[in-house]
Amino acid sequence: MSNQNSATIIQDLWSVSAHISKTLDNSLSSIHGISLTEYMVLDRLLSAPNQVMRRIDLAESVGRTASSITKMLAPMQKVGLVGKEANARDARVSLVKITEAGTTIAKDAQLTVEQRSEQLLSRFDQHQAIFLAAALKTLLE
Amino acid sequence: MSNQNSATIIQDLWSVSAHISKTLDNSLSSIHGISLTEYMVLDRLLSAPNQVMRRIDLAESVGRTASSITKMLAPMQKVGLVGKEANARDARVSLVKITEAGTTIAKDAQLTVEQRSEQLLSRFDQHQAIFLAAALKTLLE
DNA sequence: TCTATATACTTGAATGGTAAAGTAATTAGA
DNA sequence: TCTAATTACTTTACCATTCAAGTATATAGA
Repeated sequence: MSNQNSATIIQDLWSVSAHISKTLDNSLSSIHGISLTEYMVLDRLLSAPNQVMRRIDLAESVGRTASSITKMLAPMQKVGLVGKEANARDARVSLVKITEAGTTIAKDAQLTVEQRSEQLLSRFDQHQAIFLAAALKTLLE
Repeated sequence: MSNQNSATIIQDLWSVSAHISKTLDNSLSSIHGISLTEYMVLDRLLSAPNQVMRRIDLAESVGRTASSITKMLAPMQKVGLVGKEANARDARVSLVKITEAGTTIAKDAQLTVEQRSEQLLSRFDQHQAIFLAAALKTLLE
């Protein structure tokens, strides 16, 4: 594999991802009134045990800093998508819990993300999709 | 292909790309003192006919707005990586030309991008790389 | 030729992110 | 049991980017 090819693949990967982010962000904000990052937060909370997570784990999980999570959670809490809970054993941690309203929005948003994702991948057949999925998993290890 | 899988693939694509951006940006800024976006600008200019481009085409090419290009080009010009030229036929356009200093840095930076890209893709064999390249091209159409 | 519209760019306000420093609570070690 | 180091979080100052509005030039059509 030549140098040139590697750089081109990486470049294309980046372009594809930029396009995807824009597409999803537009859909989510126009349909559900949440940003892509907010969606990711809600999505993680939905699948967390008891629908509760520490802010730090949330940050790690969506690829942001703790600082970023602190800031974005404030308005989400104000609007009632998430709530705050204390941890009995460790007074430093502030647990984030998704609310009922948040759950409803998150589940609806999951549907549109799934639809958009299918559209984005619609050019692939089953076999190609499986290969792509495997390739991405490899890159994530 | 199930809904779940599509959303997961898209999610992984995004994660991979975020990791790549961070890796490249770190290398470029520590080794060459330029950001990833600045690199992209210089890279496009290198391969442009006569090493000159209109700001609008530059923006389109690196996936940013014209406004963003205006702002990021100011310091690059101050530092002497790029220069400004007028277009004889159209007084609205302001052409961007890469300087000699810019060319040197850009070519060096290309080498490190190629190295890092190879590292990032090192888990793949020739066949897998070709498949991935093709898959990405498909998604870009 | 005049006028309307489109194009290329710049500017200013707002957004969303980071890094670094600060605070409070926890844990580990002499 | 003190003390030092670590962890979880917040705050501040900053940076990159966008959108919307503004300016200047070019083009198209009556």
